[in-house]
Amino acid sequence: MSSNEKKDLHHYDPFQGFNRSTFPFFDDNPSMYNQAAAALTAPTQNFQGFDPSYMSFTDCLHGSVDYNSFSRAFDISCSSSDVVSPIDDSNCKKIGTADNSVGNITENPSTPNSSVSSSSNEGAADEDSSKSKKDKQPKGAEDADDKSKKVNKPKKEKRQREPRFAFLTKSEIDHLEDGYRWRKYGQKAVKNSPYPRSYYRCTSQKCTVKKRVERSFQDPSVVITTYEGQHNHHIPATLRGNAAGVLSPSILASSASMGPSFPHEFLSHLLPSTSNPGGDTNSLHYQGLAPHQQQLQVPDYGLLQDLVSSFTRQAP
DNA sequence: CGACTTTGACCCGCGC
DNA sequence: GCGCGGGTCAAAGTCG
Repeated sequence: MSSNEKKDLHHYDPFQGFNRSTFPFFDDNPSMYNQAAAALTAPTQNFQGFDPSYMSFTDCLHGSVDYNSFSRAFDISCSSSDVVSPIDDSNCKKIGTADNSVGNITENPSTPNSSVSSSSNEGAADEDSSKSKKDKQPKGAEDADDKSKKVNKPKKEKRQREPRFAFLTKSEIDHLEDGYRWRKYGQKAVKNSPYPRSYYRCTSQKCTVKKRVERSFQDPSVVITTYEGQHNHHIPATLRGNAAGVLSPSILASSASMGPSFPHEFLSHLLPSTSNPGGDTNSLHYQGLAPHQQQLQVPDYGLLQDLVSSFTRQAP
């Protein structure tokens, strides 16, 4: 009965089958996704001998962590998120089709310095969007022209994407308040998922940051928010609610110019130590969040470990 | 009236 | 070359 199945999905009890409900999530990375999915259904297992109950997240990841660099690198808020995964879509998809393995989780190597990516990245994003707008304006009437215009693009250089970072958030609300203002510009049905994916763009002028929000079909209580790009402005002062108060000061204080940062920095920034100095590392609680957004749980350490080590390995 | 959402159509890249 | 899926656009609708 398909209707029943659907019903089940919507009435899914996230705590029924497992204890840990949040995991590193790699968009466009099937194997990682499967791993996470597997973890979702493999409740109390300890991965790779880690004992999640006793090992703190910080312990797990500790190393040279510069929190400032994180906040520099991500002018995004991570108020209600627990795990973040850098996603290099351009690499995963374009360079690495061959590369479906977990190993393709790479720190975006091109972003920081290559002129192609940094200048054309934002530029491309900007130009591209404005260009495509123009291209699209004359619909129908100038079909032929339209085509030639499209071919006319400066170069057929592959569209570069900003590095992406996915947050998994246990929340009933799809679009979580994160301090910035977003405008929804699209929604698509996701293949193999009953839940649609929504596309948002930062409403601030000249800010090209986008985010995608979707619900995990494995665990409908988990919202997957994928950020693309970095804000070049501060959080709007006039925000409804107290979203700004949710954010950690170091994040709020972050500046506008930055490049991607290593995931362990990112991860570390989200560790209980910043949000939950008390020490209960099994559940993350974020100040200022509504109760329904607070049900975050510690991600699977094994996966995280894998994650971090694969980054470390692949870092240039 | 401006800001925002909805939604169908379109574009593009990728795999077959 | 074709089909599919993800991503984006933009007109129309909604809301405050």
